[in-house]
Amino acid sequence: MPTVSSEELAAAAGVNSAKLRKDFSYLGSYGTRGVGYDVEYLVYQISRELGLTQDWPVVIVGIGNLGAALANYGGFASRGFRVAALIDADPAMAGKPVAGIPVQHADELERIIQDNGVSIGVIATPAGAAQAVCDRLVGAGVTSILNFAPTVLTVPDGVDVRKVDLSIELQILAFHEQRKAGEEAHADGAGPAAARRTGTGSDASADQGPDGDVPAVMPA
Amino acid sequence: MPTVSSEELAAAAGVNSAKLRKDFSYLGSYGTRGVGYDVEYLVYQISRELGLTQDWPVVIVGIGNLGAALANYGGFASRGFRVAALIDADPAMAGKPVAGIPVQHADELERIIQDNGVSIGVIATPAGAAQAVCDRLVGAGVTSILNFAPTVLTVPDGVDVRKVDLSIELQILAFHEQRKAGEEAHADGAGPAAARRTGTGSDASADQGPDGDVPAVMPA
DNA sequence: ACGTGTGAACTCGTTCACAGCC
DNA sequence: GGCTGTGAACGAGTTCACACGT
Repeated sequence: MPTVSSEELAAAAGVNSAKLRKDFSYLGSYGTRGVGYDVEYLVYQISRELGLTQDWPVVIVGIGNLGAALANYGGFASRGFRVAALIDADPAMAGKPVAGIPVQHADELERIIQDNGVSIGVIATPAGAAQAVCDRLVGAGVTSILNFAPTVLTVPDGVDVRKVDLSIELQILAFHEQRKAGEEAHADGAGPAAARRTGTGSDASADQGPDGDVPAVMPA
Repeated sequence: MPTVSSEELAAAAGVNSAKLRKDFSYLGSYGTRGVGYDVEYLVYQISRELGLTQDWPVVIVGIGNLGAALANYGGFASRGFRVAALIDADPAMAGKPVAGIPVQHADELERIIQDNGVSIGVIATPAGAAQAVCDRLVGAGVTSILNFAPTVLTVPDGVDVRKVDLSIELQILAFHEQRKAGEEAHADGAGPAAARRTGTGSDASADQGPDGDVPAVMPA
């Protein structure tokens, strides 16, 4: 299929076709009226706009379970990310290969960042070490930080931080789960295990993902 | 400090005080006019509404690096989650303790779910195994699934799925990073390492987190 | 006097609907 | 005829502003 219409894409993505067209229009006029969008060209343009065609060297600091999991994660390469280095404070880790990349000691942090022109750092250390690591990353020139440690980081202006809290997604599921259970039996003491499988609770939103559908506070 | 005003809370959270009051009002009228909100009472009411006061037994399937990282993650207990069991398909893992909990073989999955009244399952398996695990979890009575595998899962109505893609957060950082770099030098060939530290790029949004600020497509 | 709770005004993103081009 | 691109209509969610309770 060399070409695709906004209607088809919208159906596949589960959104309105007008919204899709309007969004695409911000990138420029890449469609052809009466025909649709050229798939290859469209993919390229979106990839470019999103930064997928660039090579982003990334360092991961803190090679515990989570750091190792990230180093092994396959999805990075296809999105333009390259794990430039793994860094850990434990001297015993130094030289040990994880996911085929040798772990380097934290002393080398500044040199590694500068040698590789790294602008994105991932923090997977314990909470206590996160701010210090963050400060060193920023000092060495990193301007974007992905933080897995359960701490809010303080950074100077111009540096982006995104915090990933693995338990927040669970929280959201539990919130919905609670609503499912409390649909009829509003007895407050009933544990979540009590009323499982509440028929066909047709949950309108079928999208899987962190955006949308976040449980702000809802009417009782 | 036994009591707090919406103004103080709003300042701390970085939001508008009216929005905060309106949100709270959906839970009921827990404030006192002329005084503010009783901190302890407010915390309890919000905790209850969010499901933090309940005990949510959770199983983690797939005890690789990521599964182990999740099992070790400290933030669960304080939010009402209890890791009821760790499950892996590898017989060699069976009985091995991870984070103090012995890993059980996948054969036991249905029994474990039912014995513990588990309604939330976490999938940290390779992509290839995810759908099969998901089907078994759902068959055993699980109605909420947190999926770390890079696959979109198909589930029956009434089951919630949330997909966590660890590379998407990096993607978002890279997107912003690209905009920082391209602010003046619009030369397309210039790598991301070229123009680091673009002065004081006053990034208005200071919030760290997956909600808000997601890069939909923006005007060129 | 102070701060909540909430109708009313407003803002911004989505959806409609159609003119314009292939 | 079909489908894009986009101004105009719409609506959800946020902010304003003030009446009311303490």
